[in-house]
This record gives sequence, structure tokens and C-alpha cells, in this order.
Amino acid sequence: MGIGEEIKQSKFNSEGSKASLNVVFTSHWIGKQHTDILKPFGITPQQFNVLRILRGQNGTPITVLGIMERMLDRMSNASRLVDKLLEKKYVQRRECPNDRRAVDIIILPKGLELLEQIDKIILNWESKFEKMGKEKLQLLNELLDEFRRSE
Amino acid sequence: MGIGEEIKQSKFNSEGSKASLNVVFTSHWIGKQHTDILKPFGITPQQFNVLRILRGQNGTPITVLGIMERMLDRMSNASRLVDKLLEKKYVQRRECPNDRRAVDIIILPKGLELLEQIDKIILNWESKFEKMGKEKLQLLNELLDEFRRSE
DNA sequence: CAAAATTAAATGTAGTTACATTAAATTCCA
DNA sequence: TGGAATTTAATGTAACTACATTTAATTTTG
Repeated sequence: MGIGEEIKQSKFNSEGSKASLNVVFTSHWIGKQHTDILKPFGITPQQFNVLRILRGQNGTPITVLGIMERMLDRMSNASRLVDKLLEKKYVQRRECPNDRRAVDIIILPKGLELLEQIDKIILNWESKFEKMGKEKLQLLNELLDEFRRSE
Repeated sequence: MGIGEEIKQSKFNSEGSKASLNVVFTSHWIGKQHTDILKPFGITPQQFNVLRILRGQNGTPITVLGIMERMLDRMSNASRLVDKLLEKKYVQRRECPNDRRAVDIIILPKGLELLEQIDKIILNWESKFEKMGKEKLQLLNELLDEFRRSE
């Protein structure tokens, strides 16, 4: 089913307009599924995203600002997302030694364990895209990058 | 700049995983710009989306459920979005004659005027994608459709 | 050096969202 | 027909988001 049928819209202003709607619609489609996968683990996609960023640091601490820069969506509340993860003991806060305004965040073993559990499910979910073929997925990535570069 | 640099992530689990992140990131990129465009007009992208759906009806009334089915994201609050538009006198509510549970919504001239004003700006914004070329945009649309069809 | 400007994080807020529940009307079917 | 199930919309709620402001620390610069 193409985007036209999905949102019951037969005409679009332009192919670019259609692509724009298609990206937003597909993003919601992904978000819904991620939310469903993560729900049993008691975390939101945003919190999951932050945990993955922290793991990607391989033990190197990262500040709240650093997290913000790596997040998929706007900053706003990286600080509060970290709060949530702190409550659940998935991460640890530490005053940054060389800048006392900043706060270093480190993922704790409990956070890594959670990610390991979830990874299996997410990797399995992502594996369904494989049958599209690597070339097409690469092309999709290139086209999305070019789309954002339009100015 | 590719998605890797944008979110400062050098490695991805797979090309499909990367595409998934890329779609979500691009959707936020679009959303941010839409929000900025719409802000002076006092409506949110969601409200704008509903207005466009109503206009697409060309005068034929549509129920709240009908709006939901055409929305880009999950239902949840089509009803409250209509409330907001009602407050601003952009739309009108009317009990559906053949089903008294349902409520028909119709866009009012004031709503059409607002859309006309905004259209110019959105069309201009969307025009920047044209230089990517229609073929590439069509391909992008096809790849997104295929991405969602993966099962 | 000291005041001004900037930066990092936290927080207040108003609005929005997802999800569940409710209320009313309609459809199903025994 | 009439009670159960379903459908449509509205609403209660808890959480989340964007944006602005605040607080504290650092950097700039006169």
C-alpha cells in the first residue's frame, strides 16, 4: 500500500510534498512499533535512544549537551530524560571535573543489561528490512540525506 | 551531511537500522520547519493537517473518524484538534443526519482563507525539493512505501 | 582583574499526546 | 423484538514536548 491509500489522499501538490508527508507518516509508523516493543520494559523510545547513545560512548562519560547533540529530536528535555533513567538506576550522574557547570552521564551495568535484552528484539524487528536488499536501503538513506540537504 | 554526521554516530547495526533512524530524524527535521512556518498563524502542524483534510473534502462533510483515518499520526485526539479549530472559527460541527453518534465537520470560509495564506508559504518551502529531481523523489516515495511493507 | 557575555543544566509552563474509560447510538443475532 | 456487542465521539489522566526562564559556572574583553 502506498502513502496515497494509507492516508486516503489521491492527489499531492508535488512529488516533494508527497515525500514530505511520506517521511512523517513512516516515522509515526516506526515510532508506534518502537513504543510497542519498549512498553514491556517500561521505557519510552526517547529514553531508549538516550541509553543507546550512552552505550555508544563505550564507558567514556558524556555531558547532557553531548547527549542532546546526538539525539534524534530536539533537545528540550535531555535533562529530564536522564532524570527518568536515573530514577530507574540505569545511569549515573557525575559532576564534570573540568567544567563544574556540566554533568557527566554514564550508563550503569543495569542499563547495559536492559539494552542487551531489548537489542535482541529490536535487531529482530529491524531484520525484516533486510529482504528489501542492502542496495535499496542504502539508496533510501542517500535520498533522505539529499532530501534534507535541499535548500 | 549524512545521518551519521548529524547524530554523530559512526556505526549502525544494519542499513535498515540506519534507514529507520534516518526516517525518524528527517521527520523531526520536517516537523521543526513546519512548526516554524505555522507559528505566525497560530496553528500547529496537526491542526493544519486537519484543515487540509477538510478542504480535501471539497465541501463534503466528514466525520471525526474519517479525519482520523486520514491523519498522519494516530487518532487519539482528532476530537480535541477539531475543538481547537472550532474555537478559532475555522470549522463547523454538525450532527450527522444518518448516524446520530457521528459528527460531521465542515471547513468554514475563514478556514479556507487561512489555508490559502499558508499554502503559498508551504508550496514555496516544498519547492526546494524540486531540484532533487522528480525521478529521485518518486524513487524516495517508492522506497518508503516498500520500507513500510516489510514484514 | 572585574563586569558583561556566554554556556550548561535544571526547571516552570502551557499545550499536546497516548491510552483508557465513558456515554450515547447503532448493529447484530438469538 | 430485545439484550449483547460494536461503533462513534468525547473526556479524564499521566506523561511528554517545546519554549522560556533561572541558576550557576566559565569565558571574554575593556
